Amino acid sequence: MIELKKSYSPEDIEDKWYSIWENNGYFKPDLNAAKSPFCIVIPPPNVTGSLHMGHALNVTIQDIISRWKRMSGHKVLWLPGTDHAGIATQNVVEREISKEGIDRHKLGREAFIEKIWTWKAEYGSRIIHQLKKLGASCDWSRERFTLDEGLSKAVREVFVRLFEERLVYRDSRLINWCPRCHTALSDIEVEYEEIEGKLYYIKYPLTSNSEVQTQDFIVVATTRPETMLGDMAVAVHPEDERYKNFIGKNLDLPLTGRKIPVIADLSVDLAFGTGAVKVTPAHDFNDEAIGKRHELEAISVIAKDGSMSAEAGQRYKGLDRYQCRKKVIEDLNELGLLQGDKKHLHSVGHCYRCKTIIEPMQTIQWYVKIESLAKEAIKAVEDKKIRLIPEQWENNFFAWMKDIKDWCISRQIWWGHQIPVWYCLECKGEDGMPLKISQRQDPTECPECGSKNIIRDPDVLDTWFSSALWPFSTLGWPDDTEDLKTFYPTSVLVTGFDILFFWVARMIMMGLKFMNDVPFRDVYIHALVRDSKGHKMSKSKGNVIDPLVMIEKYGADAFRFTLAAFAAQGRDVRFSEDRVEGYRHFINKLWNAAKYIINIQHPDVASFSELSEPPKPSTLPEKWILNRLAITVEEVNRNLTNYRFNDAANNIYQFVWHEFCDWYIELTKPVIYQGSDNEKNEVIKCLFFILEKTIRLLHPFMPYVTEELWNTVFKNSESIMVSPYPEGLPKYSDADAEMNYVINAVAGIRSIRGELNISPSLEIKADIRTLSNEVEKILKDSLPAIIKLTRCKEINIGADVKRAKGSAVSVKEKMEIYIPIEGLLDIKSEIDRLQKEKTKIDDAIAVLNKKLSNEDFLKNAPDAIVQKEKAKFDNLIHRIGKIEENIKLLKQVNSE
RNA sequence: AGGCGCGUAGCUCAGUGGGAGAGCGCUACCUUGACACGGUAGAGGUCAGGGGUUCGAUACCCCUCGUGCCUACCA
Repeated sequence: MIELKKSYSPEDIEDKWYSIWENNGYFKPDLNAAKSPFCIVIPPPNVTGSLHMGHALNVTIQDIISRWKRMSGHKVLWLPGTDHAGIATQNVVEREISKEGIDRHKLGREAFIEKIWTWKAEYGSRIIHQLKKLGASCDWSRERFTLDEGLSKAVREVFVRLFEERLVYRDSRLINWCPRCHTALSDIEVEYEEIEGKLYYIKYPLTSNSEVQTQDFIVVATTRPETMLGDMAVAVHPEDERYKNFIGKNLDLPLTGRKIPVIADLSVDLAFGTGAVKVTPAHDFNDEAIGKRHELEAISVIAKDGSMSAEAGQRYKGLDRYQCRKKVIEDLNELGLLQGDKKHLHSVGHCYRCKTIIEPMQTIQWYVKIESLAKEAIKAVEDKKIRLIPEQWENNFFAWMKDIKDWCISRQIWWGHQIPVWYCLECKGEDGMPLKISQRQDPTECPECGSKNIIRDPDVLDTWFSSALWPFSTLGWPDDTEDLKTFYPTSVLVTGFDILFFWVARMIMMGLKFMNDVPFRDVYIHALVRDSKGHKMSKSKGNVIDPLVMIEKYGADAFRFTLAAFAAQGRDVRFSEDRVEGYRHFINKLWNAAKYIINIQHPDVASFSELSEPPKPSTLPEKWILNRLAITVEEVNRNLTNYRFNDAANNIYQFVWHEFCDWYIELTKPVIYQGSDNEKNEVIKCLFFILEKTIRLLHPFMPYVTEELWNTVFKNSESIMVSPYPEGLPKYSDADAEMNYVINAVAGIRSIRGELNISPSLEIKADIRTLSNEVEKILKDSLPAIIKLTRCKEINIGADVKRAKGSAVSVKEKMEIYIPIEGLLDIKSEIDRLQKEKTKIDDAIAVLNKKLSNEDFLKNAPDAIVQKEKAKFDNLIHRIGKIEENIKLLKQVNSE
C-alpha cells in the first residue's frame, strides 16, 4: 500500500535524493553513449564566496537546462569549479591573520601562500556544499580550481605563446593603483561612485622676473590640492582671452619653490572652473596625456601605500594623502593663496575589491595587446557564431569591444599564477631593459648569455586571466583529451551581465585565439537579483536575502521554482519572499493531487502506475485534459529552448493547478466514486498518465519533490532523472471548445449561487436552455459531472427549456441558465437579512469614511495600511451595490 | 552628456495589434471523503501622461515626466 504524508515536507527528502543521484553517477555523462553532447561550464564562484541570490539564480537556470537536456537524450556535462579570486582571497586571509597581529610581509611570501591554501582547504568547499543544497546536478568528479595543476599548465602555455607572439608586453605608464591592496588594477576593476567633494581655487603667482605685473596670478581649480606638489604646468585653452598673455610664462608653484610653465592645450574646457588646469602628469590620466603632448616630466608625489613620497617635500613626506590635502589647504590659506572652495559632485574611482579610492600611479606592468583579439571576438558575435541572449546585449558588447584598451594583467599580490617571466641581470633586451625570458619550463640560466644570474618576476596574473581560459582549460587543454574533443565548444554559458566584460568577452577572445573556435554557442545573460525596492543586495546595505534561509524555510524546489518564474528576459529580478511561499503551496497542491490518485480504490490500481502508452479516451474530460497536457508540454519545450524560463514555469503552474486540479480531478470524482469499473479504468489510466508526465515535465524545476513522487507512485525506472522528458503527445483539438461549454455551465450556476448567497449545502434545481444541438449533447453527456460540481439535485437541459417564474438568470455562450429561487430561499426573510446586512455595511462605511477623512490618520499611518483601508472601503461600496441589486431581484421574483 | 531598460491591480511581477492577467494581500460564504499550504463567488486597473500610425493601440512611432543601470567626463 503506497502512502504519502499529509503534506509535503522537503527537509525529509532533499539530502537523501541528492546523495543517491550523486552516488549513482547520474551527474556524469557517459562519453561512449551514442547521444549528442551538451556542455555547460559553471561560472566559477570565488573560493571565498558563500552562496548569494545571484548564484542561486545562475545555478538554478543551469540546472534546469542540464536536467532538461539530460532527460531529452543528450550526454550532458555540467562542469563545476571555483576561482582562486586573487585579490579577494588574499584580502580575506590578510584580514584573518591580522586578527592574530600578523601581516603578510612579516610572514613572507611562501608562508603566506601556505596560509591561504590551508584556509582554502578549510573554507573553500563551503560554496560547493551550498550549490549541492540547491540541487545542482554538476559532475563533481570533474570539479576544477583555477590554481589546479592542469589549469596552471594552461595558463603557462597561454602566457608563453602570447609572449612568443609579442602579444604580451611590459610597459611603464599610469595605471589604476589600489593603495590598500597594493596592486595595479585593470580599467574595469575600478568602480566609479559619485561623491561630494570640494573644488578648491588656488592662486599660482607669476614668477616675479616676468615682464607682467608681479601681483598677477592664475587661479586654478582642483579637487585634489595635494597633487599640486607634483604639478608640472598650468594648461589653458589657446583661444582663452583671459589667459592668452600668460602662455609661455612661468608661475611660482606655491609650497615647492619650483617654477612651472603656462601651456596651451586644446583639451582644456573654457567653461569649467577657472579655465586654467593644473597639470600633474604623475597622478591623473588626462594630465598624463597633456604631459606627453608637451614633453613634461612626471614627478610622483604619492607613494604606493597612499602616503606622500619624498618628492612631495620634507614638510609633507610620509603624510597620508588626505592628511596632506588638509595641510596643503592650511598652508595655502596662511600664504593667502587660497581663494576659496565650493562643493563639487564628481565620480571617484574605487577598488572593486576593497572600495579604497584608487590612485593613478606610474608603474611598470604587463599588458595584453588586445586589438587583434577583440576584432575576432566582434566578428564571432557579428557572424552569430555566438548568440547573446537577450540580443540587446550585443550593443553593449560591441560598444565595449570596439573601444577596448590593452589589458593590464600583472598584479602586485602573491595569491595567483606567478608570471612566468625571468629577467637576466647580465644582458639587456632590445628595449634596453633586462632581457625577458618566458618558457614552458622554468629556466635555470639565460639563454642568451648563459648567466645563472636570473630572477623571476614577483607579480602574479590578474585572476581573470585564468578565468578567460576556463571553457577549455577545465576540459584538459593543452592536452588533447576526450573531454575536450567531446564537449568543446560548450553549448551555453549562463551568466549575469555584471561579468560580461570581466569574463565573457575575454573567454571569447582566448577561445578563438587558442582553440580556433568559439568557447560557447549561446550566452544566456540573466538579470541581477535585487531587493524588493530594486536595489542591489549588499551586506553594507543590509538588504541581503540568504538563499540558504529560503531553502530551509520553503525547500529548494519552491525556491528554485520562484527564481525560474522570476527569470524574465531583460529585466532585473526583484525578489519577494511571498512568491516563494506561494510556490510552496503549489508543491503541496501537486502532492495532494498525487495523494488523491494513489488513494483511489480499484482492484488493478497498481498496474496503472506502469502505463507507458498514452490512453485513448472516448470521453470529453479525458480528451480535454490530455489535449491540455499535450499543449503544455509543447509550450514548455518551446519556452525552454528559447530560454524563457518564467514562461515555462507558468505554463506548468497553470496546467497543474487550474486545469488538472481545479477541473479535471473534480470531473473525475463522479466516476471514481460512483462509476462502473470500466468507466473507472479509463479515468484512472488518464490520471496516472497525466501525473506521470507532469512530474517529469516539472523535474528540471523541482527535482526533489518530483523524484519523491516518482519513486513513491511509479516504480518503472530507477530515477526520474534518467527518464525521458515529455514531448510530442497526442492532441484532441476539438476538446478545448467543447469543454468550454461544460465549464461555462458550471460557472454560470455557481455564479448565481454565490451572488444570491444560496447555501452550498442546499441541493437546487437548474434549467439550461441550449442554443445549439451540439451544446445540448455535450452538456447532457457531462451531466453527472455538472450536477456534482454545482451541487444540484437536478438539471434540465434542452432547446425547449423555458425560464420558470421567479428564477435568476445567467447568460453564457450558446446557453442561458435559469435557477428558480422561489422555495429555495424564504424570500421575505432573505430580503430582511439583506436589509440588515446593508445597515451593517452602511455603518462600516461611515466608520471607514471618517477614518479616511482624518488627516492625522492619513499623515501618520503607514502607506500600506492606508491603501488597505481604501481597498476595504471600495469593496464595501461595491457590496452595498450588489446587495441593493439582489434586494431588487428578490422583490421582483416575489411579485412575479 | 551618450547608450540601454523600466513605469500594467494595494505589493511583487508576467503579457499581447482586437478578451487586461498571475502570485501575495483584500471581502463574503464553505471543515463538500487529495489539499484550509484548500474550495467557490467577488472587489480592485484611463496598462505613467500627451501626440501620431491603424478599422482598432496597453502593445508600434514621437515627445514629456518619473525611475533604474551602463559608458564617458568631471581640473
